[in-house]
Formats: sequence, C-alpha cells, structure tokens
Amino acid sequence: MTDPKASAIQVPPAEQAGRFARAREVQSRALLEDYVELIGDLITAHGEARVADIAERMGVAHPTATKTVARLKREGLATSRPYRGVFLTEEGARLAESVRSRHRTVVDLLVALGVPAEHAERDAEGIEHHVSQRTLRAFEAFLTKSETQPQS
Amino acid sequence: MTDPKASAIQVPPAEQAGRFARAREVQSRALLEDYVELIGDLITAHGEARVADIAERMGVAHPTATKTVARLKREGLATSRPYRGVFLTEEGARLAESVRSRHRTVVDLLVALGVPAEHAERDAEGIEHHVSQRTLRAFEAFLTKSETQPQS
DNA sequence: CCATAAAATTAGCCATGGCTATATCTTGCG
DNA sequence: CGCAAGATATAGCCATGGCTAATTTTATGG
Ligand SMILES: [Mn+2]
Ligand SMILES: [Mn+2]
Ligand SMILES: [Mn+2]
Ligand SMILES: [Mn+2]
Repeated sequence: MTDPKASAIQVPPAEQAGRFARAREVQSRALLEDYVELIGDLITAHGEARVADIAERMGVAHPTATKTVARLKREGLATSRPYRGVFLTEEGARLAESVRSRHRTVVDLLVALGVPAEHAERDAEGIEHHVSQRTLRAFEAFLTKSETQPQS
Repeated sequence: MTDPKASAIQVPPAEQAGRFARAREVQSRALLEDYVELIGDLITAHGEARVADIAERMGVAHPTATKTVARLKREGLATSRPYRGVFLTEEGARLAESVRSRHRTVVDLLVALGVPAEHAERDAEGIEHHVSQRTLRAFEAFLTKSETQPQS
C-alpha cells in the first residue's frame, strides 16, 4: 500500500509537472481521435461521412463539426471539398484504425473487470485517449490471459 | 469478440452523442480536480499552498495558476485572499480526498496489470477523471481479489 | 427547369486555459 | 526603518471548442 498523504508531494516538481503536461497534450489530441474514428465508421457504414451525421453523432451543432473538420484537414488527417463529404487521408485512416482498436481493448478490459457494457462504453470514450502503448499492451496481455483461464 | 467495424455505427446516434457529451463534461471538471488534489497535498506537506508552488507542480505559468484558482473560488472549492495562500473549502477538501483516493486506485490497478509504476502514474493522471463510481468499484474489487489470491 | 427545401459554410459571439509583460503588494535584511 | 527582491495579481493576447444566426450551395420534385 502506498503512503496515503505524502506520496504525491515527494515526487520532484518537474516530474509531476511532466505528468500534467502529458495529460494536457493527450487532451488536445482526443477530439481529433474521436472524429477520425467516427468518420471512418460512417464511411464504412454509409459509404460517406456527412457533416450533419458527424455533428449528430458527436452531439454538437453542425458548425462545430465543420470547424473541427477544418482542423482535421489542417493537420493532414482528412480531406473534403465544400459541400461534399469528408474523407480520411492515409494518415487519418491509420489513426482511425489504431484508435478503434484501442477503444475496443479498453472496453473489453472494463467489461472483463465486471463493469456493465453500457458503463464501460461511456467511461472508455474518455479513458482511451490516455492509455499509452505500454498500458495498452498490459491490457491486451490481461485479456489474453483471462480468455485462456477464466475467472478463478 | 465484438464485430470489428459495424459495432460503433449501430448504436443509436443519441446514445453515442451522450457518451461524447459525458467525456466533454468530465473534461471540464478534470482541471479542477487536479488542482484541489494538489492544493490538498501542498497544505498537508507544507502547511500552505502558494500560487508559485501550484504553478510549478502543475507545469504552468503563475498567472495561469492564479486564474484557475479564481475559478476554484467561483465554484466554491477554494478560498484565498490576495497575496495570501490558497485554502480548500469543506467541499473542496471533500473533493480532494475523493480524487486522491480514486487516483491511487487507478494507479494500483494499472500496476497490478503489470504497467511499470512511472507509466502508471503518467497514464493515471489523465485516466482517473473518466473513471465513474461504478468502474471504480470494479477496480477495487479486482485489487482486493488479487491481494487475496495473487496471479495464478 | 427552376423554386424551394435541405445541407453546408461563414460570421461572429462566448468560456476555458494557455502565455508574456506589467503593476502591485509583502517581506526580510542591511 | 525602509527599500529591494520576490511573490502575487492584472492586463491583454492567442488557440480551442462550444454556440446561434445568416449566407451560400446543392439537390429535388412539381
Ligand atoms: Mn473517445
Ligand atoms: Mn472512441
Ligand atoms: Mn489528473
Ligand atoms: Mn491525479
């Protein structure tokens, strides 16, 4: 068991600052990740990703979706011509795939730990973005193990 | 195994929008949570929480910390008088305690799954805010179990 | 084929959370 | 004491990510 109180405070300030910086960094990427994942899903399901559908599924107003799509284009993740649908670049498609896979792993882990599916989906939508490669591997390892030998 | 592609798309749009809304909601609380936790730690360790220390540990400039403290006051989580330290209200202290406890649980879970401590700390700093009560209970249950009967 | 409905974009607003530069207050020391 | 130095606060800037209202483009059905 960790020492309850003093633990956080005796880590060097610079190191703690680094952790918070990482969290902020991740945060600024989270929205992009959710958009490319969703755009990929829409293209798979409907052959195209319309701004209206993106907005509806993200739960934001149309102009908000348009603005974010502009950012995706700026960052090289998507393309679109005015009044046409939105498409993913190679890089966008790659990101979408990795985001989708990580999302599934996070949900699967939560469910494996006994979290109801609905809850798992909700929490995963935020958690996923903060799960590093290293942590993802640990999740996968645990899932593989609990497949082989289910709960004791 | 879940169906790889179509899974996300056949959830009703309103429900998916709700998940994203939840994630945004959580996001807007995350900064407050980290601040009250840190302020609580500083008071425990040094008897007071100075803006300079808060800024240093959060990895932001002093004015940024001042501005966020103003928001904490607005939201009834902290108090402070100009050029004096920052203190937590009852509500702030309660929040700090629950945030600290959840933080520890998340770190412990990651470590229990085999994530190196440093990594666990980093990832937890972002993950923690998205862990609901229900999920937290699942984490605790797992940790209790793996104490009793360690890895097979 | 064109008028109107639907979809998308643009314009312009707000809050948050960063920053730097400047002003003000507190404090400790000579 | 009294005046630097240091700590804090204020002013004012920027980017992101929301919003509504207005405009422009596309698509359709009579
Ligand atoms: Mn997400
Ligand atoms: Mn997701
Ligand atoms: Mn945190
Ligand atoms: Mn924390």
